[in-house]
Amino acid sequence: MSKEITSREQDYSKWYNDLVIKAGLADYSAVRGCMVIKPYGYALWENMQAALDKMFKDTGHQNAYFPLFVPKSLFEKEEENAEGFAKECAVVTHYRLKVNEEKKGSLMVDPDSKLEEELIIRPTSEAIIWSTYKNWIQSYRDLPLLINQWANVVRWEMRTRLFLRTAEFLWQEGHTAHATADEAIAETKQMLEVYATFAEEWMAVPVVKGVKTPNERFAGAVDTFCIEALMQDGKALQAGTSHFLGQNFAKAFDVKFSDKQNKLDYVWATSWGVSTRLIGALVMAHSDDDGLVLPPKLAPIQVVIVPIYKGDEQKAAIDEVVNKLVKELKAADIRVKYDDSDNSRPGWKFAEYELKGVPLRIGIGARDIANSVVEVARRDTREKLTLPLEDLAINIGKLLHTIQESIYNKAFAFRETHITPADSWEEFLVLLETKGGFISAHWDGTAETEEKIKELSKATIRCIPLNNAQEAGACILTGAPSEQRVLFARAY
RNA sequence: CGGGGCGUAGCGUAGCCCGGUUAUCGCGCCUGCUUUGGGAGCAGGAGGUCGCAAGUUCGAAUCUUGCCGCCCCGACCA
Repeated sequence: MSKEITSREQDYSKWYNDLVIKAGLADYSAVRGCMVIKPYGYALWENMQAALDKMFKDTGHQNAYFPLFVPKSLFEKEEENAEGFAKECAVVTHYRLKVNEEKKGSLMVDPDSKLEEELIIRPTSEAIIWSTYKNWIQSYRDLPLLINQWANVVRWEMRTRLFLRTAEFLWQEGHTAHATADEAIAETKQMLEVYATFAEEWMAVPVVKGVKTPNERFAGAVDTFCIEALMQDGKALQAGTSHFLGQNFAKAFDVKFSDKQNKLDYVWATSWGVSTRLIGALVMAHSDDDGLVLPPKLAPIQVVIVPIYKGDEQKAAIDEVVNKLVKELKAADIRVKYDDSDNSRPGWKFAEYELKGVPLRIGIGARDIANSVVEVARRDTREKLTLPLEDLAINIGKLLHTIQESIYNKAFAFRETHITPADSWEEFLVLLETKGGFISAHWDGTAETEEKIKELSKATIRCIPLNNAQEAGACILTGAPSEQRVLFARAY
């Protein structure tokens, strides 16, 4: 019908775009490279935010908000960071428009409003935050400083994709300051764990935790840890990063504290973030050719109830049963929608909620009421079962739990069968072309080889997994000795 | 920035090569009736600066030139 979705097999990236648009997650906007997040997509983001925010608070963090604009002089203080982002920064140079006298009805930049100093629109907030932390930190008693902010950032990407890479996106960025390196490293790893837990338990997306190579490291970081997810097309997606920043920013912004012995030292820093890109990960990890498949824990609507009736009398009888059921479900903290709109018929609604990835659908008609049952349909497996009205809320709760586990297990099984060892360059290339996924291979540890492999195969080193098994071997490309395998993949 | 594609109603499109009444069709929308267990049927109706601008012409969605925008592929990407 009008909502045909391109199949994954036919064109995976078109399938993705179709889903995002047709399921109502987002829309293209009048601004190149920017998208509108629609209510359904935003509801998904709010659910992610709520879960993450609680995890941040539970680990001792507080939220704050810092400015969108970063004066250029501050931005450039941490040199590596500044250079890393320089190519993708939007810059504000003027603060006023005026009427264009030469062309009626149009405005022009007022040349008299040139700023003394340009303002960078934050691509990330280390600079503005560390210039502030300087004033907040004097003593070890001020540490650790554990702050997170929910914000938008702008990175002027050449090529964009809905949710996966847009010029402006929403994210959270944690910025912490510590008295010791060990403590900062512990924080970095703790937040990586938080992200991994969120991805696996809430999004039902299994991830590999690892360390980035120097090449792939965040500009200005000493170490970048990441979680890497695998999409259904065999491409990897970086789903979150946590950075140990050492004393780089403290030195750049002169942030020192007195320790217990009244000795001055620079503080140790971390930063960590996840973005609306996670929505893209969610879509690509679970969905099928009929639409989204959302994990119950994040789905804006967990259960939709569709009435099937002839005439007002039947409708009234159904309403009575459903209203009671809705109350029970809500009491059990289940997000339920009763769609009794008369605009569309049941069949249309079935397809629509499947497109939107609602985990469970309850169908209820006169026949069911007579038998005190309902029809329950699972989005993930397409199974339909008949359940008694009695104790339905309890059973629905259990089913939602089952679905959450089931889609995780499915994604996990896919991931496990798509980590493939390769021991020769030929094998490496064939695997990339035919199977995709992560390829576990030896690497000689040099940036040159990493670059060369990327150039020849389009695959990058996604990470060196944490607690990686040490194993002597020979580099896949150069044959030079190697102590461990690393994970390669083509990536988003 | 290079290569490709597209721009006609809210969405998807035909017409364009070869200029000529009132711009095609489907979905959606509005009204009414019948319907409702997998994207309903019938009848009636509303909705258009044919991306923008200039040009050629008696006449331009159609031809010419310029511009704008978006999508896809590549280069780029904590």
